Amino acid sequence: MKNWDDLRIFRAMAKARSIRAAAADLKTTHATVSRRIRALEDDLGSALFERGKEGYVLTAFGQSMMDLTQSVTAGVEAIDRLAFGQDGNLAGPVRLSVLEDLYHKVLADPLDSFMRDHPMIELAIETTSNFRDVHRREADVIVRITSDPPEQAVGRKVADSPLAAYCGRDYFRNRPAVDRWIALDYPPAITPQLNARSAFVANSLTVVADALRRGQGIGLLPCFMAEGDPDLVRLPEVELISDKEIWTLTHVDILHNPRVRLLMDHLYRAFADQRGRIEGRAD
Amino acid sequence: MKNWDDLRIFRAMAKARSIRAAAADLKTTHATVSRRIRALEDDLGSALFERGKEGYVLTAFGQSMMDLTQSVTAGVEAIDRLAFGQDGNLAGPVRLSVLEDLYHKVLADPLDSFMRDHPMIELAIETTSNFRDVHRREADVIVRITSDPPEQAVGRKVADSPLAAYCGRDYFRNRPAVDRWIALDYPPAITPQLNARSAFVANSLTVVADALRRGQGIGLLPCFMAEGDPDLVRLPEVELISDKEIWTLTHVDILHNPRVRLLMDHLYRAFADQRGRIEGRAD
DNA sequence: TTAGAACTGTCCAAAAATGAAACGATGTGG
DNA sequence: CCACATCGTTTCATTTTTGGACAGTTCTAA
Repeated sequence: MKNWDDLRIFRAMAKARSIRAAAADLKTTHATVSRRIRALEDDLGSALFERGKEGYVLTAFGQSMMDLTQSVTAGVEAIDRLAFGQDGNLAGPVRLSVLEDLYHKVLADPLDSFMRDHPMIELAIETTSNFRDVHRREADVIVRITSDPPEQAVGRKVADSPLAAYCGRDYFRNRPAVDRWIALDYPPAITPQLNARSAFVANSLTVVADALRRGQGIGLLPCFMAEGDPDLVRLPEVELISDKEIWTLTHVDILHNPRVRLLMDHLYRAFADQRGRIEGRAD
Repeated sequence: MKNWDDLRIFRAMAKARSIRAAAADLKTTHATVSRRIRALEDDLGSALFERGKEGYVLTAFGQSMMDLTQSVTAGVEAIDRLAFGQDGNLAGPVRLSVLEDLYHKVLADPLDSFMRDHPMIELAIETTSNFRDVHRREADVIVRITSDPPEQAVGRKVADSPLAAYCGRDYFRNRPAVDRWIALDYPPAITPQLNARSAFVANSLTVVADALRRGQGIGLLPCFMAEGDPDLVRLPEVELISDKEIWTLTHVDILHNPRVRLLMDHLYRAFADQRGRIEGRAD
């Protein structure tokens, strides 16, 4: 193979299934991707993609190629982790992936102070609704809300994240005989035994919380979302519902990077400080 | 990692331990290698080599890197084999690796006719004294003289390669009471029971054969080297000595490439035709 | 049917990588 | 001690690659 770097382009292309999308992934232009793919096909002597009207689709050969690039990619990722873990510098980048809502409710202030304490660290916060994979080095540190214990990663469980039932303050004062139920479409969908009829469903914690604050009805939220919110009242007759756990994770290869270390420790403290509220125990 | 291709340069560099030697391997210039290595180190953030007076030596980090590049290299090699095996074209390249002496004595004529029969195949013959590894795709087809059965490769044993004792014609006519012994420094060093004293040692079959032809003494040679040579006489009192085997090998991934197929078949026929001579059985 | 969006391929100027040569440092043999 | 060879780095002109713009196509929705 003339140029190993073409495998990087090939993989992006096979995943994105379009030249433009792959180019965006690779932070380059579609012209370049088009040329590199063509060059790779010339080099290998066979077509990797079928140029149909459906866009680019892997040929059988391309599919086999894709399988074989797995070990290449795994190797490169291991190298990236090694290099990052080897980096003993305090100055430099570190990337954190965290759920948007958890960032706003729990981590915004601690991370603000983290950046003040360590101005030479370039913290990149990526808030997502999905979860990133620490193994692929898409992020260095991940705060994950999960029900499964983590597989490949290292780190700690920093809190439980139980659910409780909440409603707006005004709603609580004039509570109807039959409650309006704001359902959180959240796996697994949990419904406590209440005298209520469903009013609406949302898959976003923010949307549910907002509806509750507006007095739309009652609904479940993770405690970290609602505890301490002046506009929300917890229904005393509903017990805490055990749900997921919050883990702070990284990869063993980069655990000794001082920036990762510092960030992990800071996150541990931040969660320890707020654990009562997150777990719905203290006020 | 910004550019996966730098791993290719890194590996060549780590093996060659000198910028110029790596550049020769990579068929580029030392200036480029120097720059690419520096770029890779910048990208990874750590030094890969120690620039001592001894030349370039891997740092501990570089050593770890080298280990991790194994899976990358294995993947790329598998891809190369896949692409080559996939190639159904009759026109194109195929590379054969064969021991220099075996080429001259056994394969020169058959390969000449092979190229005449298939002018669209670009046959690259690489004669070496060492052995190439078919697994690494340094060659597509290998004719190997070995005592171990092959591990990863596929192919056939095409002949035994026993040793016999020879001398020059003139020497045979006026044979001294105590023979002069031309030793072949060939693992394992074999010495038959003869009334002889050692005259000289060479590690090259060609040199031993030449010495024998000049009447320097008697010595062992593989039959393929000596049988049919008008200037050499086989000593009738010395039995054939079983030694190594001759195998024609390729990799399973590229076995179905038509050029490989054709070449393999041609080699099988060539060895079948000359098997008697090679094994010292017929005249 | 047409307007518009999304896509790929191609052209050309700009940017980046490369090879050749010059340079300085180091080691070697006479 | 000097002449000479070897090696890695740097410089500069050249080649190659890239990014942006334009053109042509297909698909969708009005």
